[in-house]
Amino acid sequence: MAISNKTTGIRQQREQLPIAQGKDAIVREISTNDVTIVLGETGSGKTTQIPQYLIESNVINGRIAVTQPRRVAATSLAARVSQEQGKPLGSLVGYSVRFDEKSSHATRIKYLTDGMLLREMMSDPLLERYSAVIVDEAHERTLRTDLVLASLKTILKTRNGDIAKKAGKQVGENPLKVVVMSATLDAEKFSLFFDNAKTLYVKGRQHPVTIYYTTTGQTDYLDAALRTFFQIHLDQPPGDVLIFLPGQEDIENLNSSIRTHAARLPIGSPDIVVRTLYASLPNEYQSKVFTPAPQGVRKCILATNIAETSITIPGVKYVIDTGKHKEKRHISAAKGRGADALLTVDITKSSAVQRAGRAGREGRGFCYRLYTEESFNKMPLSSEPEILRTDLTTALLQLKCVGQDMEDIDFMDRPDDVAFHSSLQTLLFLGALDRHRGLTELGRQMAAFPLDSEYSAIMLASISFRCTSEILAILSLMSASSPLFPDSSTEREAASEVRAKFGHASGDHITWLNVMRAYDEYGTHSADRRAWCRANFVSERALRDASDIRRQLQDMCEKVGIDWQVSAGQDVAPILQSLAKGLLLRSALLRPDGTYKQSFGSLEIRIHPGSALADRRSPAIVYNELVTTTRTYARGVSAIPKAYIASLSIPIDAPQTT
DNA sequence: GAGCACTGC
Repeated sequence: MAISNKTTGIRQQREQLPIAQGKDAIVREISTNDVTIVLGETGSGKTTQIPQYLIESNVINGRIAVTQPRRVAATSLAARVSQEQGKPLGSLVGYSVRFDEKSSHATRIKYLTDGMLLREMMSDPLLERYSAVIVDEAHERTLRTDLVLASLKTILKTRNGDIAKKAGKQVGENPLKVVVMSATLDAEKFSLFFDNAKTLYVKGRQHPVTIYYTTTGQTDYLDAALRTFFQIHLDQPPGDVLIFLPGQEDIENLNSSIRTHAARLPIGSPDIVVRTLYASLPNEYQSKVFTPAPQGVRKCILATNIAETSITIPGVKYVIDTGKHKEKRHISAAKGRGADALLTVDITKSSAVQRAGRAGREGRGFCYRLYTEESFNKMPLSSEPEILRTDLTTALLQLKCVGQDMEDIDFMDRPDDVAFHSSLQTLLFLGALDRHRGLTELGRQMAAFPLDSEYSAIMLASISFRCTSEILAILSLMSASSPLFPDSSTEREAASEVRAKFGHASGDHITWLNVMRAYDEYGTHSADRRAWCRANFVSERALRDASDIRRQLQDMCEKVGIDWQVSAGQDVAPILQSLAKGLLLRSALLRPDGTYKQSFGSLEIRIHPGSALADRRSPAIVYNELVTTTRTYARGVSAIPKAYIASLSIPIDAPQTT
């Protein structure tokens, strides 16, 4: 067959990428080293090209895994690379993300989320099905990226290093190549972690972006953003404007003030169309940001961090950066024992660079930073790695299952002993570990489910309480990425009135179950379901998400021989007993003044006013989470008999020093 | 009596 124009076009495009000039050097370095660090700016083509180079030059004869922090990245990269190879997606090039996989035995390059690679390690602890693992976007330092990096270091020792030699295996029998890819900030840390691994630099292709700073500090970033936007709009050439804001509330406020001001512009001024973008916005509204504005109209996009990495909007020439974002912070007590707060805080340098870069994707761009150059210089380089900020319980259990012990593992940044200890205590309490920190059979079963450890414990408890069907519905909603009852401040009273029919005296968990049951019975027609959700003030996204999760959990149950159809009927006691099994560390007891005190902690908490239990006094409760706003509130609350708490012996030791 | 940044299995 003659080479089509399309194929030659693609080849030309590949050859014109900045990385193409370095191809031979990259291939040579990777073939001679176990670990290679590639530092490449955005637009270099490293993620799409390097895997192809390794296959085309026969440096790698087996399979290559390329990890990504986000699902959309994994699927869209796979689509592009398989197109470049001129093969259908899922043959030579494939992907694997939760709920979706396109790969086959023929797949040589597989793009997958780092969470998916960790899952694969459960059945293949040395990742022997891969000859190379490429960890992309390593600079983001997500929890899962850090777990992958730490695991790879251990795996390398076994497959390539001393341990392989000692075992009498010929080194090189099935050696592993590791490539770590990162943006240019935080360079040598990866190299140091992998014993001074060779570092390659790849030029990017980004248009220049002019940065402007304010001369004085801004106290009101919304007002500053408003004024800056109209300055651009009235004085600067056409081009869309992207404004980074911390959250939905700011976005809505700025949206209305821009519209108000736009209406007062002199006749003859160009028109403005405002679009908003944040994760909890329904998809049909999110996709509106991609519609180009008509000729002569300027589009203004008000977005959260979602536009920093996850969603790329074409046509943006101007970026306004407020320098703020929201961050979940754990306050009071060890991780997982205290409360979380969502705070608006300053961004980091790498975040500021990333935001500015959004203006230079198609041509010369401009970034207006609503802070001084001095404050930029004072920003930390990048945010603290997630592994130092987050609860480690599930991560510890997963690593245990692949034969890696916390004590032996080398992390890029090692969490402190307090964090380890509280997670170990939780695992001990849930019965996943024994007193010698050994993995129990229960722990192994828990890790098999794609759920937080506490939720896995609930799931397994439901077998003996004979209510797995109900528990799967509840856990799926608890694991869904959006809340079932979104808080719409404008329709709060109407919403709570309509939702009351789902309410159950025992609390929120059974209330959610009632909603899921009603949704299940409603039918499968998507337009009907959407209307039903809207009429009942429940989140369709939460229910759709939960349905996907439940289906996955049902499949896993079938695989391991658990009958997920077992139902407790109308009896709620077994459901609450199962919940208590996993949530007892998140329980609290009523005090005479109507507030509650943690059973395993000292915080004074209140039931969140949006809860089904808000107006009741229950002697004992369990909750999903503690959030601190004006006060510390328990959300996702159910009343349990006080005896459940009293009767449990807690096998928790005092903290030990190691 | 109330305020949900962003990911992932």
